[in-house]
Amino acid sequence: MNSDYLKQKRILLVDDEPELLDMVASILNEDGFQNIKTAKTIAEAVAVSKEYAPEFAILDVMLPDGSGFDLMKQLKSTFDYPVLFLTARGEDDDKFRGFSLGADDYMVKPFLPKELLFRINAILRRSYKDENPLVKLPGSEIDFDRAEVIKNGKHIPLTAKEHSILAALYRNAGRIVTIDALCEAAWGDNPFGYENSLMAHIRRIREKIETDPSSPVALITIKGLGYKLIVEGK
Amino acid sequence: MNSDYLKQKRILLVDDEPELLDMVASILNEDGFQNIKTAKTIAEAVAVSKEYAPEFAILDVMLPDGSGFDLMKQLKSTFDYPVLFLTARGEDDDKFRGFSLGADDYMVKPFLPKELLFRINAILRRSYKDENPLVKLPGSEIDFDRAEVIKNGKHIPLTAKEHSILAALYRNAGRIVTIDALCEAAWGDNPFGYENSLMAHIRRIREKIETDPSSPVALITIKGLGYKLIVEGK
DNA sequence: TCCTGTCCTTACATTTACCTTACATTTTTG
DNA sequence: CAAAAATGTAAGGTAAATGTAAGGACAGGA
Repeated sequence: MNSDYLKQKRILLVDDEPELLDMVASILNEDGFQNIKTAKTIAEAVAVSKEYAPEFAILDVMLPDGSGFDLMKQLKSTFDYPVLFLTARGEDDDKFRGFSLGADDYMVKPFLPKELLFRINAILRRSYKDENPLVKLPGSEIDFDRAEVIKNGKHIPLTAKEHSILAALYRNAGRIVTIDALCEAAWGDNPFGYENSLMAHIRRIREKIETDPSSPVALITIKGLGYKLIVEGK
Repeated sequence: MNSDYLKQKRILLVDDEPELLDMVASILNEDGFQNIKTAKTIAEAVAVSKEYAPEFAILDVMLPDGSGFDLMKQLKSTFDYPVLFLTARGEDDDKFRGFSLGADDYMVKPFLPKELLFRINAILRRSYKDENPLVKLPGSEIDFDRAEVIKNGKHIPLTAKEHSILAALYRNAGRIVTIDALCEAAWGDNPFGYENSLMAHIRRIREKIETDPSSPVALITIKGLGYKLIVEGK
Protein backbone atom coordinates (compact mmCIF):
# COMPACT_ATOMS: atom_id res chain seq x y z
CA MET A 1 0.00 0.00 0.00
CA ASN A 2 2.83 2.32 0.77
CA SER A 3 5.52 4.59 -0.31
CA ASP A 4 7.44 5.26 -3.46
CA TYR A 5 8.10 8.14 -5.79
CA LEU A 6 4.49 9.21 -5.46
CA LYS A 7 5.29 10.41 -1.95
CA GLN A 8 7.55 13.03 -3.49
CA LYS A 9 4.69 14.73 -5.31
CA ARG A 10 4.10 18.36 -4.47
CA ILE A 11 0.76 18.74 -2.73
CA LEU A 12 -1.30 21.86 -2.21
CA LEU A 13 -3.75 21.89 0.67
CA VAL A 14 -6.36 24.65 0.90
CA ASP A 15 -8.77 25.13 3.78
CA ASP A 16 -9.71 28.04 6.00
CA GLU A 17 -9.71 26.09 9.26
CA PRO A 18 -6.20 25.92 10.68
CA GLU A 19 -7.04 22.83 12.70
CA LEU A 20 -8.10 20.92 9.66
CA LEU A 21 -5.02 22.05 7.79
CA ASP A 22 -2.88 20.74 10.60
CA MET A 23 -4.72 17.49 10.82
CA VAL A 24 -4.64 16.67 7.15
CA ALA A 25 -1.03 17.75 6.86
CA SER A 26 0.00 15.46 9.66
CA ILE A 27 -1.99 12.56 8.27
CA LEU A 28 -0.17 13.04 4.99
CA ASN A 29 3.13 13.40 6.71
CA GLU A 30 2.76 10.18 8.60
CA ASP A 31 2.05 8.38 5.38
CA GLY A 32 5.35 9.63 4.02
CA PHE A 33 4.39 12.63 1.93
CA GLN A 34 7.19 15.13 1.83
CA ASN A 35 6.17 18.23 -0.02
CA ILE A 36 3.07 19.85 1.33
CA LYS A 37 2.17 23.51 1.05
CA THR A 38 -0.94 25.01 2.58
CA ALA A 39 -3.11 28.03 1.93
CA LYS A 40 -6.13 29.52 3.70
CA THR A 41 -7.70 31.50 0.89
CA ILE A 42 -8.10 31.42 -2.84
CA ALA A 43 -5.75 34.35 -3.22
CA GLU A 44 -3.08 32.58 -1.23
CA ALA A 45 -3.62 29.35 -3.12
CA VAL A 46 -3.15 31.01 -6.46
CA ALA A 47 0.03 32.67 -5.30
CA VAL A 48 1.43 29.45 -3.93
CA SER A 49 0.52 27.60 -7.10
CA LYS A 50 2.49 29.96 -9.25
CA GLU A 51 5.80 29.37 -7.64
CA TYR A 52 5.28 25.92 -6.20
CA ALA A 53 3.67 24.17 -9.20
CA PRO A 54 1.77 21.56 -7.23
CA GLU A 55 1.12 18.15 -8.70
CA PHE A 56 -1.99 17.46 -6.66
CA ALA A 57 -4.44 19.61 -4.71
CA ILE A 58 -6.84 19.08 -1.84
CA LEU A 59 -9.40 21.89 -1.76
CA ASP A 60 -12.13 22.76 0.66
CA VAL A 61 -15.34 23.65 -1.11
CA MET A 62 -16.13 26.63 1.11
CA LEU A 63 -13.45 29.29 1.32
CA PRO A 64 -13.67 32.82 2.69
CA ASP A 65 -13.12 34.48 -0.65
CA GLY A 66 -15.10 32.13 -2.89
CA SER A 67 -15.80 28.49 -3.63
CA GLY A 68 -13.24 25.77 -4.18
CA PHE A 69 -14.74 25.20 -7.59
CA ASP A 70 -13.84 28.69 -8.73
CA LEU A 71 -10.36 28.06 -7.51
CA MET A 72 -10.19 24.81 -9.41
CA LYS A 73 -11.30 26.48 -12.61
CA GLN A 74 -8.68 29.17 -12.22
CA LEU A 75 -5.98 26.66 -11.54
CA LYS A 76 -6.94 24.15 -14.18
CA SER A 77 -6.83 26.70 -16.91
CA THR A 78 -3.14 27.20 -16.24
CA PHE A 79 -1.93 24.05 -14.56
CA ASP A 80 -3.22 20.55 -14.88
CA TYR A 81 -3.20 18.37 -11.87
CA PRO A 82 -5.76 16.19 -10.12
CA VAL A 83 -7.96 17.67 -7.42
CA LEU A 84 -9.71 16.20 -4.40
CA PHE A 85 -12.48 18.20 -2.75
CA LEU A 86 -13.42 18.31 0.89
CA THR A 87 -17.00 19.16 1.66
CA ALA A 88 -19.01 19.29 4.85
CA ARG A 89 -22.11 17.18 5.02
CA GLY A 90 -25.11 19.05 3.71
CA GLU A 91 -23.00 21.91 2.48
CA ASP A 92 -24.20 23.34 -0.77
CA ASP A 93 -25.41 19.98 -1.91
CA ASP A 94 -27.01 21.03 -5.14
CA LYS A 95 -24.17 23.05 -6.39
CA PHE A 96 -21.88 20.27 -5.39
CA ARG A 97 -23.64 17.50 -7.27
CA GLY A 98 -23.15 19.29 -10.51
CA PHE A 99 -19.63 20.42 -10.07
CA SER A 100 -18.30 17.40 -8.27
CA LEU A 101 -18.00 15.80 -11.63
CA GLY A 102 -15.16 18.05 -12.65
CA ALA A 103 -13.26 16.93 -9.62
CA ASP A 104 -11.24 13.80 -9.58
CA ASP A 105 -12.64 12.77 -6.25
CA TYR A 106 -14.24 14.19 -3.15
CA MET A 107 -14.66 13.42 0.52
CA VAL A 108 -17.41 14.38 2.92
CA LYS A 109 -16.28 15.72 6.29
CA PRO A 110 -15.78 14.23 8.75
CA PHE A 111 -13.79 11.40 7.30
CA LEU A 112 -11.51 8.62 8.44
CA PRO A 113 -7.81 9.29 7.95
CA LYS A 114 -7.56 5.85 6.44
CA GLU A 115 -10.07 6.66 3.77
CA LEU A 116 -8.46 9.98 2.98
CA LEU A 117 -5.13 8.31 2.43
CA PHE A 118 -6.75 5.59 0.39
CA ARG A 119 -8.34 8.09 -1.96
CA ILE A 120 -5.27 10.26 -2.28
CA ASN A 121 -3.05 7.33 -3.03
CA ALA A 122 -5.58 6.00 -5.52
CA ILE A 123 -5.71 9.29 -7.40
CA LEU A 124 -1.97 9.67 -7.50
CA ARG A 125 -1.50 6.12 -8.63
CA ARG A 126 -3.96 6.53 -11.44
CA SER A 127 -2.75 9.94 -12.49
CA TYR A 128 0.92 9.21 -12.52
CA LYS A 129 1.01 5.51 -13.13
CA ASP A 130 2.92 5.59 -16.40
CA GLU A 131 5.99 6.90 -14.69
CA ASN A 132 7.90 4.07 -13.22
CA PRO A 133 11.44 5.22 -12.72
CA LEU A 134 14.06 2.67 -11.85
CA VAL A 135 16.20 3.91 -8.99
CA LYS A 136 19.83 3.41 -9.81
CA LEU A 137 22.19 2.40 -7.02
CA PRO A 138 25.81 1.47 -7.31
CA GLY A 139 25.60 -2.19 -8.27
CA SER A 140 21.84 -2.61 -8.68
CA GLU A 141 18.49 -0.95 -9.38
CA ILE A 142 15.24 -0.74 -7.45
CA ASP A 143 11.78 -0.94 -8.99
CA PHE A 144 9.43 0.24 -6.28
CA ASP A 145 6.26 -0.47 -8.26
CA ARG A 146 7.16 -4.06 -8.72
CA ALA A 147 8.84 -4.31 -5.33
CA GLU A 148 11.96 -5.86 -6.74
CA VAL A 149 15.67 -5.30 -7.08
CA ILE A 150 17.46 -5.91 -10.35
CA LYS A 151 21.04 -7.04 -9.84
CA ASN A 152 23.07 -8.49 -12.71
CA GLY A 153 19.87 -8.93 -14.66
CA LYS A 154 18.36 -10.98 -11.84
CA HIS A 155 15.02 -9.90 -10.38
CA ILE A 156 14.95 -10.28 -6.63
CA PRO A 157 11.65 -9.68 -4.79
CA LEU A 158 11.40 -7.33 -1.83
CA THR A 159 9.22 -7.99 1.19
CA ALA A 160 6.86 -5.38 2.62
CA LYS A 161 9.19 -4.24 5.40
CA GLU A 162 12.18 -4.13 3.11
CA HIS A 163 10.14 -2.09 0.68
CA SER A 164 9.12 0.49 3.27
CA ILE A 165 12.58 0.78 4.77
CA LEU A 166 14.11 1.28 1.35
CA ALA A 167 11.42 3.79 0.49
CA ALA A 168 12.24 5.79 3.61
CA LEU A 169 15.91 5.75 2.71
CA TYR A 170 15.13 6.73 -0.86
CA ARG A 171 13.02 9.68 0.24
CA ASN A 172 16.19 10.97 1.88
CA ALA A 173 18.57 9.68 -0.72
CA GLY A 174 22.13 10.79 -0.07
CA ARG A 175 21.30 12.07 3.39
CA ILE A 176 21.73 10.33 6.67
CA VAL A 177 18.58 8.72 8.06
CA THR A 178 18.63 7.99 11.76
CA ILE A 179 17.73 4.64 13.23
CA ASP A 180 14.75 6.26 14.92
CA ALA A 181 13.48 7.74 11.70
CA LEU A 182 13.75 4.40 9.96
CA CYS A 183 11.93 2.64 12.77
CA GLU A 184 9.20 5.19 12.57
CA ALA A 185 8.87 4.75 8.84
CA ALA A 186 8.67 0.99 9.15
CA TRP A 187 6.62 0.54 12.31
CA GLY A 188 4.71 3.80 12.56
CA ASP A 189 3.37 4.43 15.99
CA ASN A 190 5.41 3.14 18.88
CA PRO A 191 8.51 2.56 16.84
CA PHE A 192 10.61 1.67 19.86
CA GLY A 193 12.37 -1.55 20.58
CA TYR A 194 12.80 -2.51 16.96
CA GLU A 195 16.40 -1.37 16.56
CA ASN A 196 17.63 -4.92 16.48
CA SER A 197 14.98 -5.99 14.07
CA LEU A 198 15.87 -3.07 11.83
CA MET A 199 19.43 -4.30 11.72
CA ALA A 200 18.32 -7.71 10.57
CA HIS A 201 16.32 -6.07 7.81
CA ILE A 202 19.25 -3.92 6.79
CA ARG A 203 21.28 -7.07 6.45
CA ARG A 204 18.63 -8.74 4.31
CA ILE A 205 18.32 -5.64 2.14
CA ARG A 206 22.06 -5.57 1.65
CA GLU A 207 21.99 -9.18 0.58
CA LYS A 208 19.62 -8.12 -2.18
CA ILE A 209 21.09 -4.83 -3.37
CA GLU A 210 24.80 -5.18 -2.66
CA THR A 211 27.38 -7.09 -4.63
CA ASP A 212 29.25 -7.82 -1.41
CA PRO A 213 26.81 -7.40 1.48
CA SER A 214 29.61 -7.31 4.03
CA SER A 215 31.29 -4.31 2.41
CA PRO A 216 28.30 -2.24 1.42
CA VAL A 217 28.61 0.58 -1.09
CA ALA A 218 24.93 1.47 -1.65
CA LEU A 219 23.42 1.26 1.81
CA ILE A 220 26.18 2.45 4.05
CA THR A 221 26.49 2.80 7.80
CA ILE A 222 27.36 6.08 9.44
CA LYS A 223 28.38 4.89 12.83
CA GLY A 224 26.53 6.53 15.67
CA LEU A 225 24.21 8.38 13.31
CA GLY A 226 22.31 6.11 10.99
CA TYR A 227 22.25 4.87 7.42
CA LYS A 228 22.52 6.44 4.01
CA LEU A 229 21.38 5.26 0.60
CA ILE A 230 23.58 6.20 -2.33
CA VAL A 231 21.49 6.96 -5.40
CA GLU A 232 22.90 7.98 -8.74
CA GLY A 233 22.40 11.70 -9.19
CA LYS A 234 21.47 12.66 -5.64
CA MET B 1 -3.01 6.40 -30.35
CA ASN B 2 -4.51 9.46 -32.04
CA SER B 3 -6.19 10.28 -35.34
CA ASP B 4 -7.62 6.84 -35.58
CA TYR B 5 -10.61 5.53 -37.43
CA LEU B 6 -11.88 4.73 -33.97
CA LYS B 7 -12.31 8.45 -33.36
CA GLN B 8 -14.98 8.47 -36.05
CA LYS B 9 -17.20 6.04 -34.20
CA ARG B 10 -20.67 7.26 -33.39
CA ILE B 11 -21.01 7.63 -29.66
CA LEU B 12 -24.17 7.90 -27.61
CA LEU B 13 -23.93 9.57 -24.23
CA VAL B 14 -26.84 9.28 -21.79
CA ASP B 15 -27.06 11.08 -18.47
CA ASP B 16 -29.61 13.28 -16.80
CA GLU B 17 -27.17 15.85 -15.48
CA PRO B 18 -26.35 18.46 -18.10
CA GLU B 19 -23.08 19.32 -16.38
CA LEU B 20 -21.84 15.79 -16.76
CA LEU B 21 -22.96 15.58 -20.37
CA ASP B 22 -21.00 18.72 -21.11
CA MET B 23 -17.96 17.59 -19.29
CA VAL B 24 -17.76 14.13 -20.81
CA ALA B 25 -18.53 15.47 -24.25
CA SER B 26 -15.72 17.96 -24.02
CA ILE B 27 -13.32 15.35 -22.72
CA LEU B 28 -14.16 13.18 -25.68
CA ASN B 29 -13.93 16.08 -28.05
CA GLU B 30 -10.50 17.02 -26.89
CA ASP B 31 -9.36 13.48 -27.47
CA GLY B 32 -10.49 13.73 -31.06
CA PHE B 33 -13.88 12.06 -31.09
CA GLN B 34 -16.10 13.53 -33.78
CA ASN B 35 -19.57 12.07 -33.56
CA ILE B 36 -21.19 12.40 -30.21
CA LYS B 37 -24.93 12.49 -29.55
CA THR B 38 -26.40 12.97 -26.11
CA ALA B 39 -29.69 12.10 -24.41
CA LYS B 40 -31.14 12.81 -20.99
CA THR B 41 -33.69 10.03 -20.70
CA ILE B 42 -34.25 6.48 -21.80
CA ALA B 43 -36.99 7.58 -24.14
CA GLU B 44 -34.70 10.08 -25.79
CA ALA B 45 -31.91 7.56 -25.98
CA VAL B 46 -34.06 5.01 -27.75
CA ALA B 47 -35.22 7.62 -30.23
CA VAL B 48 -31.70 8.79 -30.94
CA SER B 49 -30.50 5.22 -31.31
CA LYS B 50 -33.00 4.49 -34.01
CA GLU B 51 -31.85 7.12 -36.41
CA TYR B 52 -28.27 7.56 -35.31
CA ALA B 53 -27.23 3.90 -34.93
CA PRO B 54 -24.49 4.46 -32.37
CA GLU B 55 -21.47 2.23 -32.28
CA PHE B 56 -20.70 2.79 -28.64
CA ALA B 57 -22.67 4.03 -25.62
CA ILE B 58 -21.85 5.60 -22.30
CA LEU B 59 -24.83 5.22 -19.97
CA ASP B 60 -25.54 6.53 -16.52
CA VAL B 61 -26.99 3.83 -14.29
CA MET B 62 -29.61 6.10 -12.77
CA LEU B 63 -31.91 7.80 -15.22
CA PRO B 64 -35.16 9.62 -14.58
CA ASP B 65 -37.31 7.08 -16.39
CA GLY B 66 -35.54 3.88 -15.41
CA SER B 67 -32.16 2.27 -15.01
CA GLY B 68 -29.36 2.24 -17.51
CA PHE B 69 -29.53 -1.54 -17.47
CA ASP B 70 -33.07 -1.55 -18.78
CA LEU B 71 -31.93 0.76 -21.50
CA MET B 72 -29.07 -1.52 -22.36
CA LYS B 73 -31.37 -4.51 -22.61
CA GLN B 74 -33.71 -2.63 -24.89
CA LEU B 75 -30.92 -1.47 -27.10
CA LYS B 76 -29.01 -4.70 -27.22
CA SER B 77 -32.00 -6.64 -28.41
CA THR B 78 -32.01 -4.50 -31.54
CA PHE B 79 -28.51 -3.14 -31.91
CA ASP B 80 -25.29 -4.55 -30.71
CA TYR B 81 -22.60 -2.22 -29.52
CA PRO B 82 -20.39 -2.03 -26.46
CA VAL B 83 -21.50 -0.10 -23.41
CA LEU B 84 -19.69 1.68 -20.61
CA PHE B 85 -21.65 2.42 -17.47
CA LEU B 86 -21.29 5.35 -15.13
CA THR B 87 -22.38 5.02 -11.54
CA ALA B 88 -22.14 7.47 -8.68
CA ARG B 89 -20.38 6.60 -5.50
CA GLY B 90 -22.96 5.86 -2.85
CA GLU B 91 -25.58 5.11 -5.46
CA ASP B 92 -27.54 1.97 -4.84
CA ASP B 93 -25.45 -0.55 -6.63
CA ASP B 94 -27.29 -3.72 -5.77
CA LYS B 95 -28.37 -3.93 -9.33
CA PHE B 96 -24.81 -3.57 -10.22
CA ARG B 97 -23.74 -7.06 -9.37
CA GLY B 98 -23.28 -9.61 -12.01
CA PHE B 99 -22.36 -7.64 -15.06
CA SER B 100 -19.39 -5.83 -16.53
CA LEU B 101 -18.74 -8.77 -18.80
CA GLY B 102 -17.52 -8.83 -22.33
CA ALA B 103 -16.88 -5.52 -24.00
CA ASP B 104 -18.67 -3.69 -21.25
CA ASP B 105 -17.08 -1.81 -18.43
CA TYR B 106 -18.11 0.65 -15.79
CA MET B 107 -16.72 3.63 -13.93
CA VAL B 108 -17.54 5.12 -10.57
CA LYS B 109 -18.11 8.86 -10.48
CA PRO B 110 -16.18 10.95 -9.97
CA PHE B 111 -13.44 9.70 -12.20
CA LEU B 112 -10.26 10.94 -13.81
CA PRO B 113 -10.76 12.19 -17.37
CA LYS B 114 -7.60 10.39 -18.27
CA GLU B 115 -8.94 7.10 -17.09
CA LEU B 116 -12.26 7.56 -18.83
CA LEU B 117 -10.44 8.02 -22.12
CA PHE B 118 -8.22 5.10 -21.40
CA ARG B 119 -11.14 2.77 -20.90
CA ILE B 120 -13.15 4.07 -23.82
CA ASN B 121 -10.23 3.65 -26.15
CA ALA B 122 -9.57 0.20 -24.77
CA ILE B 123 -13.16 -0.86 -25.32
CA LEU B 124 -13.27 0.51 -28.84
CA ARG B 125 -10.01 -1.07 -29.74
CA ARG B 126 -11.15 -4.42 -28.48
CA SER B 127 -14.55 -4.24 -30.04
CA TYR B 128 -13.61 -2.99 -33.47
CA LYS B 129 -10.33 -4.64 -34.17
CA ASP B 130 -10.76 -7.67 -36.39
CA GLU B 131 -8.77 -9.94 -34.20
CA ASN B 132 -9.26 -9.60 -30.53
CA PRO B 133 -5.92 -9.87 -28.86
CA LEU B 134 -5.49 -12.69 -26.42
CA VAL B 135 -3.55 -11.75 -23.31
CA LYS B 136 -0.78 -14.24 -22.87
CA LEU B 137 0.07 -15.40 -19.38
CA PRO B 138 2.51 -18.07 -18.40
CA GLY B 139 0.41 -21.20 -18.77
CA SER B 140 -2.78 -19.77 -20.25
CA GLU B 141 -4.42 -16.95 -22.18
CA ILE B 142 -7.23 -14.55 -21.38
CA ASP B 143 -9.86 -13.41 -23.83
CA PHE B 144 -11.41 -10.41 -22.14
CA ASP B 145 -14.05 -9.89 -24.82
CA ARG B 146 -15.43 -13.34 -24.45
CA ALA B 147 -14.66 -13.42 -20.74
CA GLU B 148 -12.89 -16.70 -20.91
CA VAL B 149 -9.57 -18.31 -20.23
CA ILE B 150 -7.94 -20.68 -22.66
CA LYS B 151 -5.79 -23.28 -20.95
CA ASN B 152 -4.51 -26.35 -22.81
CA GLY B 153 -7.03 -25.64 -25.55
CA LYS B 154 -9.88 -25.69 -23.05
CA HIS B 155 -12.18 -22.68 -22.86
CA ILE B 156 -13.08 -21.82 -19.27
CA PRO B 157 -15.64 -19.07 -18.64
CA LEU B 158 -14.98 -16.19 -16.26
CA THR B 159 -17.60 -14.76 -13.95
CA ALA B 160 -18.27 -11.04 -13.67
CA LYS B 161 -16.20 -10.51 -10.53
CA GLU B 162 -13.35 -12.58 -11.85
CA HIS B 163 -13.42 -10.56 -15.03
CA SER B 164 -13.23 -7.20 -13.30
CA ILE B 165 -10.50 -8.31 -10.90
CA LEU B 166 -8.44 -9.68 -13.76
CA ALA B 167 -9.05 -6.50 -15.75
CA ALA B 168 -7.75 -4.38 -12.89
CA LEU B 169 -4.67 -6.57 -12.64
CA TYR B 170 -4.16 -6.43 -16.38
CA ARG B 171 -4.38 -2.64 -16.46
CA ASN B 172 -1.37 -2.70 -14.15
CA ALA B 173 0.26 -5.75 -15.64
CA GLY B 174 3.60 -6.49 -14.03
CA ARG B 175 3.08 -3.94 -11.30
CA ILE B 176 1.85 -4.62 -7.81
CA VAL B 177 -1.83 -3.93 -7.26
CA THR B 178 -2.82 -3.46 -3.65
CA ILE B 179 -5.68 -5.29 -2.01
CA ASP B 180 -7.46 -1.97 -1.59
CA ALA B 181 -7.12 -1.11 -5.25
CA LEU B 182 -8.48 -4.49 -6.26
CA CYS B 183 -11.43 -4.15 -3.93
CA GLU B 184 -12.17 -0.77 -5.42
CA ALA B 185 -12.03 -2.20 -8.91
CA ALA B 186 -14.33 -5.05 -8.03
CA TRP B 187 -16.80 -3.37 -5.71
CA GLY B 188 -16.46 0.26 -6.72
CA ASP B 189 -18.34 2.00 -4.05
CA ASN B 190 -17.42 1.33 -0.44
CA PRO B 191 -14.69 -1.16 -1.23
CA PHE B 192 -13.98 -1.92 2.40
CA GLY B 193 -14.60 -5.19 4.11
CA TYR B 194 -14.29 -7.44 1.08
CA GLU B 195 -10.71 -8.50 1.61
CA ASN B 196 -11.73 -12.01 2.47
CA SER B 197 -14.06 -12.28 -0.43
CA LEU B 198 -11.33 -11.04 -2.72
CA MET B 199 -9.13 -13.88 -1.55
CA ALA B 200 -11.76 -16.41 -2.47
CA HIS B 201 -11.96 -14.88 -5.94
CA ILE B 202 -8.22 -14.92 -6.31
CA ARG B 203 -8.30 -18.61 -5.55
CA ARG B 204 -11.00 -19.23 -8.14
CA ILE B 205 -9.13 -17.21 -10.73
CA ARG B 206 -6.02 -19.19 -10.04
CA GLU B 207 -7.94 -22.40 -10.53
CA LYS B 208 -8.76 -21.16 -14.01
CA ILE B 209 -5.53 -19.58 -15.18
CA GLU B 210 -2.86 -21.55 -13.34
CA THR B 211 -1.53 -24.98 -14.13
CA ASP B 212 -0.97 -25.57 -10.43
CA PRO B 213 -3.16 -23.13 -8.49
CA SER B 214 -1.28 -23.76 -5.27
CA SER B 215 2.04 -22.66 -6.77
CA PRO B 216 0.95 -19.76 -8.91
CA VAL B 217 3.22 -18.35 -11.59
CA ALA B 218 0.86 -15.91 -13.35
CA LEU B 219 -1.05 -14.29 -10.51
CA ILE B 220 1.48 -14.05 -7.74
CA THR B 221 1.26 -12.81 -4.18
CA ILE B 222 3.55 -10.18 -2.77
CA LYS B 223 2.91 -10.66 0.88
CA GLY B 224 1.99 -7.46 2.67
CA LEU B 225 1.81 -5.48 -0.57
CA GLY B 226 -0.66 -7.02 -2.97
CA TYR B 227 -0.89 -9.11 -6.11
CA LYS B 228 0.80 -8.99 -9.48
CA LEU B 229 -0.20 -10.38 -12.86
CA ILE B 230 2.58 -11.61 -15.09
CA VAL B 231 1.84 -10.88 -18.73
CA GLU B 232 4.10 -11.79 -21.61
CA GLY B 233 5.93 -8.70 -22.76
CA LYS B 234 5.23 -6.43 -19.80
C1' DT C 1 46.66 -5.16 25.92
C1' DC C 2 42.19 -5.04 27.60
C1' DC C 3 37.88 -2.78 27.82
C1' DT C 4 33.76 -0.65 25.83
C1' DG C 5 30.37 0.30 22.72
C1' DT C 6 28.45 -0.16 18.20
C1' DC C 7 27.23 -2.71 14.60
C1' DC C 8 27.35 -7.31 12.01
C1' DT C 9 25.93 -11.93 11.29
C1' DT C 10 23.55 -16.05 12.00
C1' DA C 11 20.40 -19.34 13.52
C1' DC C 12 16.21 -19.90 15.31
C1' DA C 13 11.43 -18.67 17.33
C1' DT C 14 7.22 -16.37 16.52
C1' DT C 15 3.76 -14.08 14.09
C1' DT C 16 1.02 -12.58 10.60
C1' DA C 17 -0.84 -12.54 6.18
C1' DC C 18 -2.47 -15.44 3.23
C1' DC C 19 -4.31 -20.06 1.63
C1' DT C 20 -7.72 -23.45 1.42
C1' DT C 21 -11.95 -25.49 2.06
C1' DA C 22 -16.57 -26.18 2.91
C1' DC C 23 -20.58 -24.07 3.41
C1' DA C 24 -24.13 -20.09 3.53
C1' DT C 25 -26.32 -16.70 0.97
C1' DT C 26 -27.62 -14.14 -3.00
C1' DT C 27 -28.55 -13.67 -7.81
C1' DT C 28 -29.64 -15.40 -12.22
C1' DT C 29 -31.87 -18.46 -15.29
C1' DG C 30 -35.16 -21.47 -17.25
C1' DC D 1 -40.77 -20.88 -8.48
C1' DA D 2 -37.08 -24.21 -8.53
C1' DA D 3 -32.49 -25.17 -9.83
C1' DA D 4 -28.08 -23.64 -10.87
C1' DA D 5 -24.52 -20.47 -10.70
C1' DA D 6 -22.10 -16.85 -8.60
C1' DT D 7 -20.62 -14.63 -4.65
C1' DG D 8 -19.75 -14.02 0.28
C1' DT D 9 -18.22 -15.85 4.91
C1' DA D 10 -15.70 -18.14 8.30
C1' DA D 11 -12.35 -21.25 10.46
C1' DG D 12 -8.35 -23.94 10.72
C1' DG D 13 -3.84 -24.61 8.58
C1' DT D 14 0.69 -23.07 6.72
C1' DA D 15 4.73 -21.00 5.05
C1' DA D 16 7.00 -16.86 4.42
C1' DA D 17 8.08 -12.73 6.69
C1' DT D 18 9.48 -10.79 10.68
C1' DG D 19 11.39 -10.58 15.37
C1' DT D 20 14.86 -12.12 18.82
C1' DA D 21 18.98 -13.10 20.82
C1' DA D 22 23.65 -14.55 21.28
C1' DG D 23 28.29 -14.60 19.70
C1' DG D 24 31.70 -12.12 16.82
C1' DA D 25 34.25 -8.35 14.59
C1' DC D 26 36.08 -4.05 14.80
C1' DA D 27 37.39 0.58 16.22
C1' DG D 28 38.71 3.86 19.71
C1' DG D 29 40.32 4.90 24.20
C1' DA D 30 42.76 4.09 28.50
